Amino acid sequence: MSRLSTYLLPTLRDDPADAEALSHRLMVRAGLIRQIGAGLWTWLPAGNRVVRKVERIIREEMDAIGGQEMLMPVLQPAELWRRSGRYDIEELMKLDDRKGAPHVLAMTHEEAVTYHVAREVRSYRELPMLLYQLQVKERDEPRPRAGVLRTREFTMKDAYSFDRDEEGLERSYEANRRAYARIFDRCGLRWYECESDVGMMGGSGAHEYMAPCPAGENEVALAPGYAANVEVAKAEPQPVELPDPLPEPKEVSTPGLTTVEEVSGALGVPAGALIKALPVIVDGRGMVLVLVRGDHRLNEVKLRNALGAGFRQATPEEIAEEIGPAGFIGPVGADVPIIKDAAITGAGYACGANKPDAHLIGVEPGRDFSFEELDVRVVEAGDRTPDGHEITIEPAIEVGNIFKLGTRYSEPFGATYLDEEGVERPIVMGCYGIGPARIVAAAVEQHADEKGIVWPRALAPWDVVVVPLGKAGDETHTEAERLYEELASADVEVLLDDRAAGAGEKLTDAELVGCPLRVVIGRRGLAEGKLEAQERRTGKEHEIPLADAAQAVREILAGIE
RNA sequence: CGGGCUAUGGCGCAGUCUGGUCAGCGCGCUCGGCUGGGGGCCGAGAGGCCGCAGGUUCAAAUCCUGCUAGCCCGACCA
Repeated sequence: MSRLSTYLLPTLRDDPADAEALSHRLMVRAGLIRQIGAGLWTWLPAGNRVVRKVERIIREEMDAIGGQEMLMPVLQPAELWRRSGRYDIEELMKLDDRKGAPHVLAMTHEEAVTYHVAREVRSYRELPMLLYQLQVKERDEPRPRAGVLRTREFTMKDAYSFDRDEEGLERSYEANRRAYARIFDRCGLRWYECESDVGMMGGSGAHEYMAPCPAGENEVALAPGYAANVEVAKAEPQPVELPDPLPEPKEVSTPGLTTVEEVSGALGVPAGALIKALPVIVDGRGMVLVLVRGDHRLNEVKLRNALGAGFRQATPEEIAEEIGPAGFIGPVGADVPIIKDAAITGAGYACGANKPDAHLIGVEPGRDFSFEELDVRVVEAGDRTPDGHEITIEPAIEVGNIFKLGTRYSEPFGATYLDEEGVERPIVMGCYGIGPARIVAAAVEQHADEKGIVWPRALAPWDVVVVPLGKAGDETHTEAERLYEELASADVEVLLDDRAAGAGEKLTDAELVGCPLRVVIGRRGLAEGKLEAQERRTGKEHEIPLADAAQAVREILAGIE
């Protein structure tokens, strides 16, 4: 029963002072969520209804591809995480029980699920298998932010596939991709499946599901037929006009000019005609000089993946010792390995001369220095895909990800099976995550207008809000009560605003909360035997007969997505 | 973890620089009445160890020290 007079739906007239992101502001104002600590949020009843709708869609689609729902504990013995080598992750919440035994609060459930499968599954006949759960995850985030977008505790749908071999994994992976497409479509999101970084965990492939919206923390490079996280995006660079080449590099005086802007300005060349030299210290390998075009930025994820090792920026002291004065570093004459970004092509570049207050012009890679060529730059808006489409870059929320784990967990946990020949083999795994809270936030961001939330029908806390405008006990309330009962008994999800509040307050709240259809019952309409229904998204108004109101409402709803 | 900001009734804020007539405003809430199609009006109320702990002072929301919590930017994000 959803009667607003006694329902915990605390709407706010003003934005909360500490909220910036649109979804954060609206979800708090519409009474969906409240904060209890940094990155710790309570779903109030209306918000909980929305989350449950998302979860239901997820369950239906996971079940449809053969997923088996289970539930694993959040509190786990540290031993499991020691075995996988993940115990030392900083974000992992650690605690001891009363006996002093170390435990963790799980941030995902690879360890737990693999532990079980290792003990219970023995034969190729039992595979493939897809297990999933909707369970809380705990992460000691360094910086929770934007309401429900990045929290320390959140529910995740995490699924794990178990296959005999890579081919099987491929099939499982594809099945999950199809399920994800249906899930995000049904939730009414605008979304992209992106190539993503496989991260330090290795693995043979990964996709992220990105919902573009202003509050997004990730950046996605988009073009017709192309979508990739900028962390891994590749593209054709925009051309740059290089000065005429010289037969050999020539030193020019650039006193005190250390930035790309200063040097390109002084030389009268575009920033892209400079070579930016970035000295880094690679784990176990010492200093390497990385070169990118002056108008480009180094992509640290790409570089790390290309190196197969971590790295850090060199300190000015290290740079001075190995190459020259920071601010005037260049590849010519530098006695360290050089990695040149693939966007540096042609000749006539300017770069640091490795001595104070001097740069070189007319530099030509290959002729003037040797290098290893890699793609290590950040793709920029305006770059093009290989088939010539211009790339745009949009912020996006990561609402899901899928990942080919391989045997990363099955090996340490001894999750093996016997194949047809009786040979013991490691099970090949994949994992598949979705954050329902992020779906909700993304839906709010993507569909809101200046009046408030505009829910996609599939996520709306209620389909209809019935709003009597008169005072309690008058005919607008009796008619509203009657319609409410009729709709409820016809399984329409309906909210009745039976509060003793003014018309303005009720109408404003209805818009803020954003149910797809609002039915207003006022004396004016009742006099003519009519009610007014208005669609939230389009603002389209319907006059409906009082006599047949419930049926009319259901017909209008049928046309709303 | 670096940088910035904030903490005063349920919410949004003023007051802090310049210590004392400083416990204030708007909204909300309670009671009574009016109004009843866009947060309306009148009247009467309730509600606060001014984030916490020390210190300075005759006197601290206000000055000093320490701490805690939250927000934003960055780093990080298996």
